[in-house]
Order: sequence, then C-alpha cells, then structure tokens
Amino acid sequence: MGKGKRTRVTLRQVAQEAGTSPSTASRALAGNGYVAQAIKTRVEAAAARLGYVPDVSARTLKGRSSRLVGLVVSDLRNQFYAALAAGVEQSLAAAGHQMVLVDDHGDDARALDGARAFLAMRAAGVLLAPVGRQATELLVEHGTPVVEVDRRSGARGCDAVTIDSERGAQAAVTHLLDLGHRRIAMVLDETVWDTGRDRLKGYRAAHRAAGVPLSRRLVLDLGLRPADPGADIAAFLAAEPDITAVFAANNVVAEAVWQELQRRGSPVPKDCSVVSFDDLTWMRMVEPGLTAVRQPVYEMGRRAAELLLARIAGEQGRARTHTLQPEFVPRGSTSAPGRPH
Amino acid sequence: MGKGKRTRVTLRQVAQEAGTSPSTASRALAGNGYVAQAIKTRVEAAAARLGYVPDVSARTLKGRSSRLVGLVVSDLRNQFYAALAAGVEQSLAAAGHQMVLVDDHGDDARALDGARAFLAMRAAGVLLAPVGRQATELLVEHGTPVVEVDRRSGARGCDAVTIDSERGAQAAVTHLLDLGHRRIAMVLDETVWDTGRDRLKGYRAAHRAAGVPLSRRLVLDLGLRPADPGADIAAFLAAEPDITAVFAANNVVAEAVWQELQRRGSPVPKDCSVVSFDDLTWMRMVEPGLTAVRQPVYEMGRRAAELLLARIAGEQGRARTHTLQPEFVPRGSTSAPGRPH
DNA sequence: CTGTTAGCGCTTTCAG
DNA sequence: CTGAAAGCGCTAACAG
Repeated sequence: MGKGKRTRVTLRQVAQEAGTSPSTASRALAGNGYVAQAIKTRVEAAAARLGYVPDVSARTLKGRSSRLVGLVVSDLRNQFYAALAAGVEQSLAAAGHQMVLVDDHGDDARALDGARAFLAMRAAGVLLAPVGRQATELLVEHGTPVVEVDRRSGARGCDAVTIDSERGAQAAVTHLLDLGHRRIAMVLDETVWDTGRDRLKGYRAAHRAAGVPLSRRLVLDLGLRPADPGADIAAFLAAEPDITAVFAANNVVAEAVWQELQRRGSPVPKDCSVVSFDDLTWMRMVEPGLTAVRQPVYEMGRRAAELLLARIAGEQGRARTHTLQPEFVPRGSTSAPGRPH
Repeated sequence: MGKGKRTRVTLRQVAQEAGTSPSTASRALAGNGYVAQAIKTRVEAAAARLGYVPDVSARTLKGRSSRLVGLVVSDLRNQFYAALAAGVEQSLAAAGHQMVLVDDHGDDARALDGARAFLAMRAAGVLLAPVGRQATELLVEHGTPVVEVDRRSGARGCDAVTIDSERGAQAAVTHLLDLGHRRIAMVLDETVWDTGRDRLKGYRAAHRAAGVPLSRRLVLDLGLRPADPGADIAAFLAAEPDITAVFAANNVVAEAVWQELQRRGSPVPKDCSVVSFDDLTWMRMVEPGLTAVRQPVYEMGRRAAELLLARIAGEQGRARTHTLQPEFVPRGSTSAPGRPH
C-alpha cells in the first residue's frame, strides 16, 4: 500500500482468481446475461479481494459512449452558474453519470474547445449555457444530445430549459409602476442573448400595459465586461436625475447598481427603488433587502439534466423547451417614489 | 447535418482519405515521430475535411491515463467551493485537461464513490477537499496523484494546499482584543477537520497572547448541518449576555450569526462586533460591511491544480503542503465594545 | 449457463 | 521516413 500499483488489476486477473473466463467475469460483474449465482459470488469476491476497478475507457471504446456528461457555463464564480452546476451535478450523480465542467468565460472559442473535448471523450450528452451556436451545432451534428440551459442559441435540434425572462421582468416593472413610479430605469449588460432581450421586452410590455410612455434614455446597456460599470451608472444617474427606480437585468448589474447607490449615498428606497432580476444571498442580507425576481436556478439545472438523461436513454421526439417560472420576491428596496433625487 | 452521424470518423478513414496508413496518420496528427511535411499536411487536411475527432477512450486504453482530473468539493452552492472549482478549472483548462466535478455534500461515502469513478476513468490526478481519509487513501493506493485542498485528511502520500487558519483566526481575534473586547464568542460548525480546529486554536492563541482568560462557555459549536442554527445562536446569545463580539468560523456560520443579529435587532457593531473567517460578496455589500479574514480561494484552486499537474508530469519527491496566507480585511462591523447588549 | 473469438480506435515497436 | 502487426481491457455474439 502507498506504493502505487504499477499495473492495474484487469478483468482477466479477476477471472483467473475466480477460476473462470473473462467473459463470465464480465457478465457476473456487469449483471448482464446469465451467470450462476455461485460463480457470480465467487467473481465478486475475487474482484473485491484484488481491488478491481473496471476500466471505463475500454468499456467506452467498445460501447457507443461514456457516462460522462459535459456542462459549459460562463462564469463559475457567479453564484447563478454555481447553483446551476450544483443542480446538474445532483441529478447526474443520482443517475450514475459524471459531470465534466468547462468554464468558457463567455468566450465562444472556449465553449467550442469544450465541445470538441466532449466529443473526443464520447460524452453521453452535453448541457450548455450557450454563448454562440457553434458549440451546440458541432455537438448536434455529431449526434450528441444537447440541452441548452438559461439561454438558447437558436441552434436547431436541441432541447432547452429556460426561465421566463419576459414574464419575470414584466412582474418586476409592473410592481414599480403600481407603486407609482414613472421614470423607471433599466440597466443591463447585454441584449445579445434572449435573456437580456426578453427582460427588456418585459420592461417595455409592463410600461405599455400601464400606458406609461417609454424613453430610450432610461435604458442603460453597460455591455458585457464593462471597464468601469460604476462610473457608467454614475454618469447615467447624473444625466437622468428624475429616475426614481432602477430595474437591474441580472445579479451582476444589480451588484454594480447597488454599490453605486451606496457610494453616492442615495438612500434606498427613499431616493431610488431597486429591483433585481435574479436573487442572490446578499440581496436578502442587505438592509433594506433587495426586491428581486427569484429564478429557480438549482431546479433549472436539475430539470435540464433530467431532460438530457431522458435523451441519453433514447427518448425520441422533436426538441422541446421547458420554461420555468420565476417568482417575484418583494422586499424593502422598493416603495412609492419620494421626491426625485 | 443535424441527423447525427451514426458512425464516427476514425483514424483509419482519415488515413484512407489521405492515402496513407493509420500509423502514419496517427504520427502526423499527434506530432510524434517522423512524418514527411507533405504527408502531414495531407493528413491534417483529410482530418479537417472529414471532421475527425480522436477517440480519447482508445488513447486512454492504450496509454496509462486520461486527461481527466477529478475534483471533489463539499457544496458547490457555497461560494467558497465554487471559487475553488473555478480556480482549478482555469489552471486545468490552460494545461489541456478537463475537470470532472463531484459534490460529495460532506458525505464520505459519496466522495468514495467519486474516487472510484476517477479510478475507473483513469483520471490523471485528483484534487479533493477531504471529508475523510478513505477517498484519498484509495486513490493514493492505486497510484493516482492526489492533492488535498483547504483541509487535510491526514492520509499520507499526497500533497496539500491549505490556508493558514490559525494565523487568520488569531489576527481576527487579536483585532477584537485590541479594540478592547474581553467577552468574545466564537461560533463554529465543526472541529472535525483542521479548518475548524485551527481556527479555534487561533482564537485561543490570541487570548493567551493578550493575557485574556478563556471561557468554554464562549465557544458555540453548532455542528455540521444544524437543524436550526438561528435558534441555537439566539439561545447562546441569550445565555451569555455579556458577549460583545462574535468571531464566526466560516461563511456559513457568519451568515447565520448575521441574520440572527438582524432578527433580534442588535445593532452591529454597537451592541456586538462581528468578524467572519472567509470573505464573500455579501459581506462587503451589507451596511456596515463585515470585517473578515479573506481567503485567496481562487488562488488556492489554481495552486492546487498546478501542484497536481506537476505530479502528473512526473515530478517526484515527498509530499508537500503549501500554506497560503489569508488577509485581514477590517470593515465596519467591528468597533470598540459599547455596553453589553 | 459458460468459454472462445473477435474487435472497438488508437499508438507503438519493429522491420523495411 | 512509412507500413504491418500487435495489443491496451472490455464486451458481445456465437457456439458449446
């Protein structure tokens, strides 16, 4: 022990030890086909005694695919993706699969590298939060089941699990409108994907439904990876002093907005109400708590994994998109508008 | 396209397409051995044309091991582990390895299952935040390089990367003592591992160094997965009304302490100062900000992965433990003691 | 119910 | 510099 066995125990050795043939030993261990109970026991004992660990690469080579499932997320340090990954892992582990996790940092090229690696390892399936359609297309083209999560790339031939962004955003903004706000800003960091676009749609739909005119000047798009979001937000708020509420399109934006409001000393919600799309730990820790649109992220990961597992199990039928509903969580950061700041 | 090729392109086909033999094609693609430049180009073109994706399971079967590296963490939804995993992934991806992530939920049996799976897939190496020594021992016994992260199981034959818990805790508690606190509580959720134990040691060492007597009654051990931590903390604070400061052993505990303090309406730091070991997002978002011991978690993940990669590359020599230093971050949640609450 | 045979796709001696 | 041959460990026909 502790020396690191130079040579692994193979099925052949187990068979020998049990006084039978490799194929019988294989059947005994895998539980396929007929094996006498006595022999089965004997083989199992031999395997245990020798510390046999089956070689999945041999198995994978023989069969069609491995028990590996790929997951591509855009930023593991973002709690949103971490929770997503946790949900995926949970379902996968329960089904006896392993999760290979790739962080593409929002870069399509890295996602594509990941996809190629998944192909090479004969992954049973892949889950991804797409940043482009290339990765999905490559995978689908090669016959690997794919489920897109959170965003949809628009690629054909794959299932998807998303959250109803438009509905969630509309609920959030309607809440602000109901409170009497009329100059509601929306801050986002992308309209590249359906997430950002749909949330903007929801923001607009809420205004239309309430008969409140829209103003382009109230929408601030920071862009992905802004150099200095705080400065952008500061300039925005200074340019639009009659804003009484801000709707942040996701947790990253919400954090930047919150910090800028703190920095400039604008009391929330007195000077400015705030709502976030996506509800993280800190939003219920701060005082006042942040009103938020809670996304069932962990659940989304689980659902996506289940869907993928069904496809892996051979389920046929055309691609489906499951849409989960967010939940509006009112907290202290929203109230009727005071005087403009 | 989009139909899912029933049969993958093999090296044989690429060779045929390029008008050469499989072995030459292999050399051309892998870059091993001598191949005429002309043929090499031809093979590469053929591979690209056919959309060839090498089968790693065949490669793994032939060679000793795969390019898969296992990582076992205890709770992916905990930002600490998510950051750790992100750091690991970053280093691994840069080196052309893939990360297989297992969440053991603090359960040794699941970690062991993970370890067996890693063995079965001939993982090149494994990183783990141990919950017991079984997984590490199994892996080491089979000759798989292992690096333990954050905690050490005590198993022999593996490297480790940890953070100096004792030093960090001592700094935090010394800070409180320097402010004049004399009744400083410590709340933890385990003394099972060196993390909890060392932080308790640091708490005690700080007291000894300051000549302040210790009282067992000031230490609350919630235990792992407490049913109702809030209630336990409430009871504890009620039973020890002269407490003027709380040192929370990790982010989970800090969250529970913070929420209980909010709930009972005890102003921080006037009634009670608070320090957390581990610094999460919310701790700098709340008002006042939480004084914390920042751990370089992402960096720890990176370092652990580098260490493992070196072992995978064949580095010899006895097991080493890298200890990273935490950083004390004073914020608003600590001040001189007011009157006892 | 069990053993023999063949071969998954790749790499790697070993001759040429 | 290139091709033929063997085999990594396992499973799946197919006979027995």
